[in-house]
Amino acid sequence: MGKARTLMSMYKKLYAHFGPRHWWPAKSAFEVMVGAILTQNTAWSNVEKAIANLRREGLLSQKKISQIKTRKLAALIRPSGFYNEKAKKLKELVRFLAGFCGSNLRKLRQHDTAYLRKEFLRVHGIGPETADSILLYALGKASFVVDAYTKRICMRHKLIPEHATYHQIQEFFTDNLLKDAKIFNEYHALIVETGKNYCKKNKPLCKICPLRLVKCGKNMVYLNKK
DNA sequence: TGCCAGGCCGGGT
DNA sequence: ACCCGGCATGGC
Repeated sequence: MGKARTLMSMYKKLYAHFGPRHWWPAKSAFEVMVGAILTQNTAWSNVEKAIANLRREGLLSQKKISQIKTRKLAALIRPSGFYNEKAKKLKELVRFLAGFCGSNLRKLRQHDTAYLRKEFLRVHGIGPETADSILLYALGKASFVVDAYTKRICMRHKLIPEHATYHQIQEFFTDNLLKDAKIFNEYHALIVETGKNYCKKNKPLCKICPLRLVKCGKNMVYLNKK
């Protein structure tokens, strides 16, 4: 089967199983950006606690984040882990937004996707996945998000080479799917749902995965095994 | 009780 | 261009 058909087949099976995910779980574009940074190598349940703290204190805005002391910010986002690093990253994010678009996200949205991505990548704390998450889920741009689940699921199903880079995996999807933000949005959300339930690190749960995405036989690949 | 979670950075080859 | 240690909490 061609790669495009494989990817659409996967998508349809996942969608049929899980239904629409309604991503990203946030109440504003800025909250998406905050969540994208806080969830770096961190369980979302921990991010929720951190965001709840910020909301409770009325600090979930660009202006408030820019005004608050890094020290205090770190204390509030403590549950999300790496809190000292992430506090700096949130500060860098709002500093970038202020300088780049006067903190106006509607204006930010008007720029070309590739240009925006390059600019976001210059910000300390924003790497490929975070940049794509922001582009897709905060700004509605058709930028496919590749995360650990995406890589693991694709590798276990032998859809990509073992040492595929972020860029290669992203290309695999974008070259074989309609370049549509709605599809990219739903697809990544479905992959995360699949990963959380059936494709965890060092756990060969694939065989009990009810989705039967593609053949997943005896040659199980374990990722990131130390 | 150790392993894992929706990465990224900086310094080293 | 890779490779690796560091960053840290909370759930199972």
